[in-house]
Amino acid sequence: MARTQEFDTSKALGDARRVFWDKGFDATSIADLEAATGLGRSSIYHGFGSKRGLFDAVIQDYMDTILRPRLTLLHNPAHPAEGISTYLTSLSDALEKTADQTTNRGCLLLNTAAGIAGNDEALRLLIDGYQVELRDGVAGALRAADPTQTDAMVLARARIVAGLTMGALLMARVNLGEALSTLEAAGEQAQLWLPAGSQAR
Amino acid sequence: MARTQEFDTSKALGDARRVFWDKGFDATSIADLEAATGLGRSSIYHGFGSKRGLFDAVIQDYMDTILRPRLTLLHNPAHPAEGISTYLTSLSDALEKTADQTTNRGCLLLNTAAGIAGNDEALRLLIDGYQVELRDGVAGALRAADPTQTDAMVLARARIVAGLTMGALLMARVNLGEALSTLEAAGEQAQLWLPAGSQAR
DNA sequence: TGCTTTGTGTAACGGTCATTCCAGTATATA
DNA sequence: TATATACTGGAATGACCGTTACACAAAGCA
Repeated sequence: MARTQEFDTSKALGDARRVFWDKGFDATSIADLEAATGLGRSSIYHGFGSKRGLFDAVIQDYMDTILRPRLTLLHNPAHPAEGISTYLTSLSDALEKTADQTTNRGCLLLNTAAGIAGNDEALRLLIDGYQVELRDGVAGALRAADPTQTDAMVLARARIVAGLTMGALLMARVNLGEALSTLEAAGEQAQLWLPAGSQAR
Repeated sequence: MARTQEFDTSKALGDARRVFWDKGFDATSIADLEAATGLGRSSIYHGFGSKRGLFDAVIQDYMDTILRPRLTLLHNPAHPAEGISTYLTSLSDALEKTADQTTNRGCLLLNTAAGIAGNDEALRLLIDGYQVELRDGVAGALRAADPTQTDAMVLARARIVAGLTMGALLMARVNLGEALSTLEAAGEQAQLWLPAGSQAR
């Protein structure tokens, strides 16, 4: 039918992600995106419609390839008590892996929440939805590890883990060590909620 | 010696704060600031040097008039056990006060943290310093309420309260109710750390 | 009252931004 | 092979950005 696309879409999304993650949406220019992806403006606009279209595609890709896979760690059928600690250490590892670069990135989605999300209903709902997924994932892990907890207790504890996760990811942009320590404190607190004898690790 | 300034500096800082808080630094234009403050460009540049100079002044003013005063709530000599819950409810009240409006959600400083690129070392240090103040303030309150805790225990618990505070403030921009519930969960968890009989409230 | 100094208003500047246009290129199908 | 179709390169566009230049206005001091 026609000419074939020369660039690899998922590679381009990964390259663009890096720039948006470092600089944020506003501070990223089309020229930055051209340089990072190797694409020309034409290809960017043909493929994604606009800067915002590319950003939305990047966010979607980020959720699919990074956030969601990590959420599944919370659900560990064989060893229910280990879900939360596995999740938290996975997060710590990911944060440390970006530590060698000059910028600490935290979480692309949460950085976005602090920026444009307030004035952008669609983005707000997206981020809120993810927060619910995270919190409920933690709640499921808590429930599986100790079915005797009341619903209210599970919810309050899930909020603590999810809230600390977000606090740590935000702080990672400013002080990586403190962020890692916060995740560690979250893990230790979660251990205390496990019934004796089922402690992870 | 010369002509007197016609505008009230602290009013101007408050007006500018509202815009920066709502839209973030990048997305705020000089025209926005003119409209919000009622000042002309000349006065802005004469008084603050640049857009960034005004922003820095706004941040300084924000810390002096909002953040620091609230931090003092953590230190309650008469009733040490009440410091943390007083602080958290003060925060909740402040968040709820913005419930009707869509703007000014969360914390100006933490929103800034998510937005800064790696090159702004000064801003990074400022935000990190505040985080330390918050965490150590909580640690002081915990220690005062129960001097029998080990240092490691105090630090870990302080990280939990401070981390949850940041997580809630970030989330406030996206889901206010969830943010308030997170603060509540933080308060309840802190209650459990108090020695029996000294429970606040 | 004149003079100096500082604050304000207006207009313009160069630069950068996201976006568009158009000509040219490659390819799958007919 | 011919052709319709989709992709790409490069230049141009108009809008908006932060900042500056300059003329004028007000107020303290002589």
